Amino acid sequence: MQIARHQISFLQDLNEKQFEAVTLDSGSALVLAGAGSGKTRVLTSRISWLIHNQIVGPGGLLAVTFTNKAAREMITRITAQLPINTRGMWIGTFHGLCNRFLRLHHIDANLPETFQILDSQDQLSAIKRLMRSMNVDEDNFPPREVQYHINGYKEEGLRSKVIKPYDNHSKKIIEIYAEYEKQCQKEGVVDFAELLLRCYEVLRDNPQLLHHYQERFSHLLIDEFQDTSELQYKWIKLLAGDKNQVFAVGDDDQSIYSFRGARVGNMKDLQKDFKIKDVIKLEQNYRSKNNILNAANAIISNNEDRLGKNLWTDLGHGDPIRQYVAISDLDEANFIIDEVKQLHRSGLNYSQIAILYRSNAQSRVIEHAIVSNNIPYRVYGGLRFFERAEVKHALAYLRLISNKSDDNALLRIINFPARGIGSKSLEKLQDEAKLKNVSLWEAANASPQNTSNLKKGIPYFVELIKTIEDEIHGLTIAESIDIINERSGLLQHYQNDKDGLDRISNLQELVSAAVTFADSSEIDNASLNLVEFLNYTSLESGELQASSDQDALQLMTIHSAKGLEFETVFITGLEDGLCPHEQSMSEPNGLEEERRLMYVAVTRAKIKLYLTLSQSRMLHGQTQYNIPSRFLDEIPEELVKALNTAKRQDVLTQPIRNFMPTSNTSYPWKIGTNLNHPKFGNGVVTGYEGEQHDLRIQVKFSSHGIKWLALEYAKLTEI
DNA sequence: AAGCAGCCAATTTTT
DNA sequence: TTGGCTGCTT
Repeated sequence: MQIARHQISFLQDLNEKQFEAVTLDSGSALVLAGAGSGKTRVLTSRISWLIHNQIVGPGGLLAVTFTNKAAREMITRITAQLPINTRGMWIGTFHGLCNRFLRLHHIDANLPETFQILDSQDQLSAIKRLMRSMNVDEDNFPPREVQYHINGYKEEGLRSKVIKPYDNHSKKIIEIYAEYEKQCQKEGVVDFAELLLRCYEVLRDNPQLLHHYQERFSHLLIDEFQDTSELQYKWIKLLAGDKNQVFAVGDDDQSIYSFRGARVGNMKDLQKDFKIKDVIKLEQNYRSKNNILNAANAIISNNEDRLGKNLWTDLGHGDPIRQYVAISDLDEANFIIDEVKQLHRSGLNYSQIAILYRSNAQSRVIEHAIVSNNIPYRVYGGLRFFERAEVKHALAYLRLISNKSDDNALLRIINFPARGIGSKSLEKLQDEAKLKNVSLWEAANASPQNTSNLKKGIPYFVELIKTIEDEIHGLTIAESIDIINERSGLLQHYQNDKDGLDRISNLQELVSAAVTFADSSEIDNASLNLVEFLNYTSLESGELQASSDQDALQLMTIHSAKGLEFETVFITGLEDGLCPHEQSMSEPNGLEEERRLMYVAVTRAKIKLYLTLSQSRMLHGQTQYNIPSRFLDEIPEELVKALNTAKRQDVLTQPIRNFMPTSNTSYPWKIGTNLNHPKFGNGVVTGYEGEQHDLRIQVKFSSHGIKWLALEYAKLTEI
């Protein structure tokens, strides 16, 4: 097709490969989009292209992302490119779209129109409650593990009745899964994975419905395809049928979510299943200086199983990567803050600087250093707005009123704020409900009337809910929440609480959130509107509420940094055991995934990259000695500038257990020194025992664990 | 029924 | 070290 490129604004400045992807004529495509290669731009321009050329109408395409943020971003960009109304277009997250589908077809899905969504917390408490009623031993079957398995099965598209147990343990889990399915069905709630699975099953089992949607969506576009699960891929295949076009964008090197069901293999399967001959590779990077890219390329080239690509840039080499070896985690944090202060003085905004770490526990020391230096900062991760206990409490009142079978919601609030309903009366209530096979609400409602004037007990609770229900009838959601905050006693409870101020302001913020929601809603029906709002609070974590516009230093895990970019990036804690993380080693392909994580981290940086590590750090209340991350060795030396030479701590300044130095013994290496052993490889000195000729040295090896070696015989060399 | 001391475990996370 | 949970005391 001959294209007048210059006439269409959104095609201008696309590079050759991007242009090829955007204007692809027919057939399905897999776009291998490296970090910073303009992935989102290609995806949105593709949509604009399809609509602009009338290849498909806005209603005939479906675009899926993983996060609400990505979906919003996509909609914003399309709106900027085309004069169309994006409302009503099927652009959203997997969960958001499936939710929409299930609301439309709730009868086929065998769900109440007002079904509620359980977030992971809710799901866990539902599972715990179920397991207690089944008398399952929680030591043998930790609820978290059961939850993990149930979600795992669902992500694979498996129902309890089709799973074959392989031992007694798995048999029990499948049994719990089966009961859990029943319980959710009875209570009219669905968890996140259920949204997808139920949607998939409805389509699969209703040929007419499937046909309708297959006819409708001739173009399916998928973002972050490397993160799709087995079920998500099956869903896409089902909708695609044998003639619709799939346009998938992803990067196998940035697949870092296999622990939650992501299956990189979907990329190869897509090529095969959709007969894609040529993968379009976007390899020009518009983000990072070449030194940074070269380091990233070098690191990732150590992975075996790749589709293969090599990023390049014409942005110049830039500064060398800086490496700092700290003595302690505190020293590491102080170094970072000193550098940050200097960068800020030279004109860089705090918000353009990110400090990345592998696990959340590492942020504490850094935060401490930041606070004592009075630098504004923001930590990502942790509890989101709608996940906060007080917010969930207020919402639970609303949920119970909207769906009386929601036992989860009832249990959350029946005795919060405390109104004298303890475990005894609760147990009784649950037994009664089970006996009559009714919801907890019905059981509570059937109990005798509130005779006393005491603001206590189950009858009082029932009365309270009914009063609130009456009172909010016909009111807006915001007004309703306002009344709930007051009547439930939540506000009062937190007023008496010594650090309840934040919680009270969150309850008030929830009212504002409802106002904002109402302003953007198109639905007039009040009760459906309430359901929509409750969905919104489950599907949308509430990042919007938490953001402030202050210029702040950015702290986050490497995982949460994916998709973001910063002028300057500090990757911290680059030690074996932390990054790569010790626990990942026992997972299949664990090391490769950790390496991808490192790759993601490095490619976040635009101009400056710092790599920091420490010889010792406090973790789980104990001092640990780690050796430098093996990933550091994978970066070509000429790209890196060492900012210091490692200084060793005095062996005596760090007393460790079982180690009592004596005056007549000499210790050849200080604790924390890196050594090499011909058989065990690299390790770090962690202790000594014995004296003189019986002196034994304790070494922690990266691949062989902790060993005690007789110093006289062990062939150790310092590295 | 509620509050507190003691025990245990401890990546990564969006929806 | 921290947080979450259990079980004991008040």
